[in-house]
Amino acid sequence: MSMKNVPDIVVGRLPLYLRALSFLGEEGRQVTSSQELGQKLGISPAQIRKDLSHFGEFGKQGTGYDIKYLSEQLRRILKVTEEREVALVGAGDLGRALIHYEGFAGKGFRIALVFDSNPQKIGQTIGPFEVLDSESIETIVADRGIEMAIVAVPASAAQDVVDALVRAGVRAILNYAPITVKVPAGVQVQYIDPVIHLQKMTYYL
Amino acid sequence: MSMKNVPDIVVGRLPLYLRALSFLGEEGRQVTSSQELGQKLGISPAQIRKDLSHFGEFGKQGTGYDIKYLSEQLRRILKVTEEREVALVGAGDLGRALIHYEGFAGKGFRIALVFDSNPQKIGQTIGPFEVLDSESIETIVADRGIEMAIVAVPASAAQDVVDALVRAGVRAILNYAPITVKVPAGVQVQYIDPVIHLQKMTYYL
DNA sequence: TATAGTATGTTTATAATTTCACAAACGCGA
DNA sequence: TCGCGTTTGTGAAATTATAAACATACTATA
Repeated sequence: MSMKNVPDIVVGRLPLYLRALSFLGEEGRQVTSSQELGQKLGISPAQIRKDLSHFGEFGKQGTGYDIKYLSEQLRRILKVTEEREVALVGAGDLGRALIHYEGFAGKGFRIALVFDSNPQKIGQTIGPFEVLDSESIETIVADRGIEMAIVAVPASAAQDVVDALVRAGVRAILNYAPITVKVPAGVQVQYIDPVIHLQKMTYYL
Repeated sequence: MSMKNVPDIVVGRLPLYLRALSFLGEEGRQVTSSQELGQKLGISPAQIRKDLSHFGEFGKQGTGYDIKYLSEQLRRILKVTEEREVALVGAGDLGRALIHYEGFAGKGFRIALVFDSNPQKIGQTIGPFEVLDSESIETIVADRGIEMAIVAVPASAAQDVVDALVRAGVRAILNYAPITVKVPAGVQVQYIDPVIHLQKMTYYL
């Protein structure tokens, strides 16, 4: 239960555990086991136990894990106990879909600001948001102390947007643009590109 | 250059290499090196060379890689030389965004059919598509011989949709629903869930 | 209270992945 | 043509990740 130097790959699985636990909890279940979780996720029970052991002891021998308790602990470890404000850049089709997406609720995130650079979109209202000028990212995001952002702009604009976000103090970026962006050390980037995922699969067809 | 038993993790990086090469090509570049590619992708040059070595010899010592040639080879290896028809299930906000997304063009994929189960949406026209009844997935997808699908429906409907797709002969599924689905051996699933990606990052904040 | 059945947390072993290091080969300029 | 700087492809070494195995602890039941 070191809590220090936990491998990235382990941290990366914790959200999956949390998601599976949420489902079990919604089904009214109280207790589960590494075996059941593993089966649901396609991960070996031993691996789940080992992953969790990096952070402490959460189960009870002979019984398993209390779903509510383990969920709380994972939320604490992942620091998603409170909802964080996230800035969204890009009010195109994807941006709109993200604005209307209900899956963020209760998972630790809430879109708080929406930016776009298209003069036709600036000032428009989308859902509960007024679209702000991307030029103001640096000031507004910094003022609000927002440290996470979602980038949903074309690849050609992504690096500039990321640069502005970084200057605004953002330290974690989810990038939907199909391009690897440069960020200074200490800023994290995750990528979502459907083409990459699809191409990974065609190899096996 | 075995071509057999290439690790999954290696196959998973090939699309990234291809994407980076495409950008370089669009910039008018003719030649690159494992070092340059690695720098752009945040991957070590040695790893890139080793990954490629599973499939053959594509570079020239002292020079590097011909961008056009290596791109062609990667497309061949990944089997994305022709455009494949992809069925999209779910005509909500996300489905609409995917329909209008221009990033599939030239990358090996083309959305060919759109399904939804909402009677209000069935028959509607979205872009070039008439929305078809999800009930007909099994027959229509099978008839067209489509073997890839994108699932963009709520979590509660995802497993049923996946089951129908599998019965229709689909062997590769990109799942946007935030739930791990069960599929028979031989059917691949890739997941895209922004919450998972965001939660991976908050740990480090 | 004793016993059988479970499931954890951890240690040990196995497997996979990444990095290193270097010979071989190419291009270019003198 | 020779030599220098460069870059590949690859086997060996180092690192990291996964799986197996097991002692311990808990529940339930008789």
